[in-house]
Amino acid sequence: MRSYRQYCGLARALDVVGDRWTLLIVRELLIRGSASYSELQQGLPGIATNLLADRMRQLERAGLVERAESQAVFRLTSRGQALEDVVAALGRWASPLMRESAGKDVVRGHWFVLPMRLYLRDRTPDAKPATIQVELPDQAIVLRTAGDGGVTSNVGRAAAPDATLTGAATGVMGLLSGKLTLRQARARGVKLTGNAAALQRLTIGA
Amino acid sequence: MRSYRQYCGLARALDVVGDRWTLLIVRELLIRGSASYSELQQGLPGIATNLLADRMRQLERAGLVERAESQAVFRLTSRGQALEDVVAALGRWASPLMRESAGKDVVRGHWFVLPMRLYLRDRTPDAKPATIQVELPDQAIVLRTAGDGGVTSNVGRAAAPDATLTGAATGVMGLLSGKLTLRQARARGVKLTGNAAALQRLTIGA
DNA sequence: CCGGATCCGGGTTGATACTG
DNA sequence: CAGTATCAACCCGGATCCGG
Repeated sequence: MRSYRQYCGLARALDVVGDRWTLLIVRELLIRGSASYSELQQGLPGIATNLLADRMRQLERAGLVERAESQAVFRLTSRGQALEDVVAALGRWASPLMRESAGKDVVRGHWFVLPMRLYLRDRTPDAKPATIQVELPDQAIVLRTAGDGGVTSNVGRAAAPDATLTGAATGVMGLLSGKLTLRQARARGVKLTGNAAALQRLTIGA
Repeated sequence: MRSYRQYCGLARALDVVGDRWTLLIVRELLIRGSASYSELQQGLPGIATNLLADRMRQLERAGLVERAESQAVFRLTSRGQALEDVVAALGRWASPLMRESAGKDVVRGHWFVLPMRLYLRDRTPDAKPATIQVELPDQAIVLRTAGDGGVTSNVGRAAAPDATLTGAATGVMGLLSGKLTLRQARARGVKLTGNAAALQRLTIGA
């Protein structure tokens, strides 16, 4: 993108991350930690391959992204990770927009990792840490109580989760957010195995 | 802009505010409260007139901007004002980028209103409220202690300020942020009249 | 002068085909 | 798998024009 050429923080930030697709690429790396070119493409339905290549070059030059040891794998630098606050602010602002259902929009299970990170809280941080495995149709996610009242959220599978939640994203998210009871969630095809108490520790926070 | 068509909060937020110029228009309205078409043009050097008209229509349709009684004046709706958190997050992230000086970038005094709002704190919130008039070369700004430890910042002039600070943006900002002493700021052309104690209440906060 | 609308050249994006 | 090459369509910036 052309620079705005304004001595203003917002304008300079947008000079770096204001291009189409750029913040969505950052989202993918925030979710996954690191990702290969084709993993990025998978998580960014609709992006043209030349644009992805372009953007990765720009992000690398800007110092937000670097290549991991395995060269063909990208990851955020600390400067890039600092964008999590920006992505979180946009995500919070967007939450009213998510009440309108997916409609024809593409859905990818791993996109729910960031909202979970942002909104889930642990009611009993002093209790023994708990791990919950979430199995969405196309993605496995691990939730872990962090000990400080927060909950970490990442793609992947845990060795011995305290509980496992299986189902479609809307049902699982409804249950986790407290908008659905376990009974209602089950009616929407959500299955819970393991220790239900681990689930009840979780709540929606600021 | 074309929609990303992704059921993801970030993507839906960017569908609304991800267009070029859109967030800078929001910045202008956050700073000024309300503004006419030509005031917006003045605060957005480089924007093409057709783009500004386009963007204002989009923002109005999206419910972020409305016209004031005087029809020809725009202002943010509450939904639009809620973007202040997003703009603040981007501004914080950009602060390392502002260490590189303006160079050939355009500077407008009123752009400093938002950083002041974001960073300035009142050391003695229980003392009697204080008002400081800032006179930048092209813009007058009023700082007022808010009573809760914060400081409000707006364009305009106060009736009877406790102190007045006159000079170039860099010098004034350096003094307010504590990076320059009064002595150093004076050497850079900053002039202080009135009660210097009002100034010493201010400090840089989180 | 204000608040735009219109037109045009150039740059960016998106879709697809292709390559080491 | 990880991109490059190509090309049409679209968007942006700048200039000009116009009605109140």
